[in-house]
Amino acid sequence: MGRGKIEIKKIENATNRQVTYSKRRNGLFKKAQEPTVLCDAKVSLIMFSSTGKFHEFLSPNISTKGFFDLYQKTTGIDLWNSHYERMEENYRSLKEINKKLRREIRQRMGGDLNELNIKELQALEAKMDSSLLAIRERKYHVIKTQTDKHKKKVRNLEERHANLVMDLEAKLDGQDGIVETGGYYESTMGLLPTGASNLYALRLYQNQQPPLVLHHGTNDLRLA
Amino acid sequence: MGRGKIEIKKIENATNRQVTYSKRRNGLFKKAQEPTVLCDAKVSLIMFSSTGKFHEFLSPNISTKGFFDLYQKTTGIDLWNSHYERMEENYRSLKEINKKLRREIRQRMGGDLNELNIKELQALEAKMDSSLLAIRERKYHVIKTQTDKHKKKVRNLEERHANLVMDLEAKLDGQDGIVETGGYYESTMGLLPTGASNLYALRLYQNQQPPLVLHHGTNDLRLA
DNA sequence: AACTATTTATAAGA
DNA sequence: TTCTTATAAATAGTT
Repeated sequence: MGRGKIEIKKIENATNRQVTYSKRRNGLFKKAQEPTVLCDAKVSLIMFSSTGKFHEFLSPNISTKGFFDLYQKTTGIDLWNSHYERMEENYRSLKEINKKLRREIRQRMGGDLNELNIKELQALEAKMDSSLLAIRERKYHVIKTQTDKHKKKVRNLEERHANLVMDLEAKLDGQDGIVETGGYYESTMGLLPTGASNLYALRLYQNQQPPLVLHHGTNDLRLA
Repeated sequence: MGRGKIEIKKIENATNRQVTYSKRRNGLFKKAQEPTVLCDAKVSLIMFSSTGKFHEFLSPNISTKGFFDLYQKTTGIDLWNSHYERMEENYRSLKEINKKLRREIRQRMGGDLNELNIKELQALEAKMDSSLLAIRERKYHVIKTQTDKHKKKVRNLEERHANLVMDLEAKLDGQDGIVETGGYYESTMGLLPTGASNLYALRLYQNQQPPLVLHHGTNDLRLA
């Protein structure tokens, strides 16, 4: 319908194609609208151009959502319901599991016990007992590991102190009178097991880590 | 476009309306298909007649679902996504909570302890300890309640036995020689604390419940 | 965007 | 429904 007949195949000239799209779109929309009046029909027409531009015609008095609900109801074709329903199913089962987990925790915390009979209570008690044992063992293991690690650190520290003290004493022997802190140095002697002063301990660990506070005679290390 | 020009308003004659609908539908579908070839466009055309009959045209190489995903992406119009996404969000968070609950249970069961430091282990131990206490208390309570209940039952039973025995003895005194089981009756005397025989106990509880087996000297009732 | 020759769609009738 | 056909409507190529 035009000056010449055209073959129905892709129009290669892009401008031409765009013009034809625009003209035909208008014609199509007009032709889509007319049956809604003439024949009381419901029509949904959606178009995307090759450049991605979107145009839509929809019968009056119906929403796109309503139209698609109708579509699904009529065709039985399922656009997303199966996915949606599977998800809802998963959600429900997850919720159920969650409820059970919470209940188990509550019972393990000593709540909700009224529902249990003696056998169940005894079983729970036994489980808790063995769990507690495992936790205690793990706790002692961790404490032991930490303590050993710190003991080693302390030994290393003490060694370095001892070396420093020896170096210092050697220097003091050679250059008498130069060191002014001698008095303080002497007054703090003996507070640490090796006899090294806190002053040097502090200097040694400045900008590294706070000095350790040791409680001799126990393995208990107070950790920050 | 026909033998005569028509006004665009509802066709009152139903047959006529149906015919027009059918003709125009064909024309519309043809016109909807052409741009998909000529202009490389994507087209979705869905029609419902006034009688609810459904017809659809969809561009080749795209599904209805794909078309609507494109529709929503392009328009930003949300047919069901907000509901869907909210659900997905809930689902994810529930899954996360579930994971944490499982982890807590595992730890309370004595597993997954490597991730915990001493403080956490000590806290867990304390919690478990107090929980265990609660469970034990509950267990003892249940046992006590059960035992008391059964003790009461037993007392009642014994009382009824005693009355029966008294009745029987009264009858035996009055009608000597009628009762044939006398020997057996006497031979089992003394096995129950009241002196009532097992025979009577069994008869009394037939079709009601199995007789109780008592372990004197302990509160431990073996429950089925 | 408008024009218009021509094709295409379709209303009415069969 | 489908076919026919006169006629209305759409539009291809042009301006």
